Amino acid sequence: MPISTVHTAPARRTIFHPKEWSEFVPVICSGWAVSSIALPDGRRQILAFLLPGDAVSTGFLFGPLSGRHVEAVTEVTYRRFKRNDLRALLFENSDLFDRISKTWTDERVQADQLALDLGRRTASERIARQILNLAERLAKRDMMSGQTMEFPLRQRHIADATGLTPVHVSKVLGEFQRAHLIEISGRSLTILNEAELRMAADWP
Amino acid sequence: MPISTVHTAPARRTIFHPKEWSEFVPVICSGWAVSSIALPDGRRQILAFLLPGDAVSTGFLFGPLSGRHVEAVTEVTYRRFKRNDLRALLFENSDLFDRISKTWTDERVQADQLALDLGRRTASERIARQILNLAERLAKRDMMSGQTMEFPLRQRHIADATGLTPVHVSKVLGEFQRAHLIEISGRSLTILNEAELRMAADWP
DNA sequence: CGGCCCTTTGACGGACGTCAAATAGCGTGG
DNA sequence: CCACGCTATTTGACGTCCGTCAAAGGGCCG
Repeated sequence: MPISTVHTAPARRTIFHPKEWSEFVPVICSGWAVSSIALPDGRRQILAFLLPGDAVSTGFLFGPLSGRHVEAVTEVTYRRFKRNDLRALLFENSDLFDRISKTWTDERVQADQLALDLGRRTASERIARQILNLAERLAKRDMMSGQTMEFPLRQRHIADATGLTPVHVSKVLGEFQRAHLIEISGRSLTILNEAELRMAADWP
Repeated sequence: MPISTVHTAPARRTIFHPKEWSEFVPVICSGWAVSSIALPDGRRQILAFLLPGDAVSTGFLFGPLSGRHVEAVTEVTYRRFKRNDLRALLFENSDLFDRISKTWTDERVQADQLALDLGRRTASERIARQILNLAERLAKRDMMSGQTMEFPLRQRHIADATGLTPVHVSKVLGEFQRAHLIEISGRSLTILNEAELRMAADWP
């Protein structure tokens, strides 16, 4: 049964259009993508960075979740699962149902934390948290070499994820580097002083 | 089968503790409540105002969603449904399942909008949107008399919902009133100029 | 009546945004 | 391989939105 097809998108290509009514739910296989929502005047909020293995949102299982934009950051390969196929699987297989509902509550917790970050945290905290968050997620996927990660994000991405401007992101990242918390060179980022970075992030 | 019990909480009382691991999911019957998440240092973000008929979150169906605080604004009556009873109902009744999954995607859209508001909108936009949003939800419940609604929220609530300070909320509400967009008196709020208020809110 | 919380107001400060210019990367094509 | 042009990053000066602090009412309940 062909329940999925594989696609490739180059960097910066749109994978899923905000107005698209699709019966497919996309899942990232390789590369980095970004899920966002935008206003007519151009203001944009990134809701999540998508890494290999991530689905856009479990919400996609039940409806098209219009308004969301999904875009490749690096070259990306992804699969498109038919919504109805997945729903059928869900009802046949109660183990799978449990895994999905777990993902669902995790996603809700993430959304709550995002609101808390955007509403109540300072610029430095938000940026430091994004870095630590990505490091943690990459580590789970065996995509960290020591404290170093591939870091394909433009500062514009970080700005849109944290509700800041690219200029201010540049200033904060500059401070972090001058304080030897992190080092960014080329397209990779190294955490030099994890303890201090966690302090800056007000991390648990 | 006793699947729910009714409780009453006076204003300001906690209905659901952030550390509580509960097998119950609360649903508001009357009054206003607030669902929030907080940092150790006291910063707080309100995630939703709960009106009669609202459950705290569909996420509660599948796990305890730790970290959330639910608190009465006015005197509140609510029911506590057993999680397992609800889950059982869900599997027996596929119509109910569809309704719940609809609620889930709605909730996801709300969460996305909250992030967009907090990350990318100005103070005035955020406050105007909260007012319009509440008016719309109250209208669906037949709880508006014309353009006037009961408005039990303290400015502290609005501040925590919009990521602002109570002082700044007071200033913006003052401007709105001097511009005759709204009028607040006692515990009720009237929308005087809906068109202008929608403009201020950058509303669709 | 008295205390407590809420709201309002004003002066001031700071975090972050805007604007602009200089520099550095990076992909493309000659 | 170099030249070119675009986009990203950095930096500084300056502006503004919103926060902080403080004081003065106002409303509500014991």
